[in-house]
Amino acid sequence: MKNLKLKTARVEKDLSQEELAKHVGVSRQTIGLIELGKYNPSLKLCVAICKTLSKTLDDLFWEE
Amino acid sequence: MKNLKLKTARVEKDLSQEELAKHVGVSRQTIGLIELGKYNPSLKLCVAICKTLSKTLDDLFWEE
DNA sequence: ACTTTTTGCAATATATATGTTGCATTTTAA
DNA sequence: TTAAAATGCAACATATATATTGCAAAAAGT
Repeated sequence: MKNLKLKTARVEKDLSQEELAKHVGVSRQTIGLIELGKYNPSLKLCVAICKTLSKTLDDLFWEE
Repeated sequence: MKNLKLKTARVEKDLSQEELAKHVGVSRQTIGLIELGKYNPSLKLCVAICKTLSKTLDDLFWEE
């Protein structure tokens, strides 16, 4: 399933996938695939994304 | 760094590393290494552990 | 309309999470 | 204080997250 919460938080910060990717030290494709729900990212990467977007794990990666 | 919150939550539920591992479908070693802070687990595994232990991602995997 | 930026997709390569087995050590229980 | 259970550790094998490149399509800006 797509991660719409992540995409929304990224757009709220006015960042492109590529900019977010650079901030957290991964490739643009990795961010794109996480937003599309086609990847199972590592905890470290999730935390890095959260900190860049000023969110917590529950905010962006917890379902239900 | 060790994940003491995870270990504490597991012991609170009276589960051994092996029992938790079976519940979430990984090996005992994987659970042990996560508790020791020597692994960077996948988001899916983190969520499975949280649900088994009745916790959220922020409860067990968010620092500071 | 046209240009630029952003995003999706596919193929191949690499790093690392995870599995498996076996054994040593510590902890728990009798 | 001894046996059993739980945990740590190490080596090797496998699956998959992630990188890289290039191109196509869509979105945004002018």
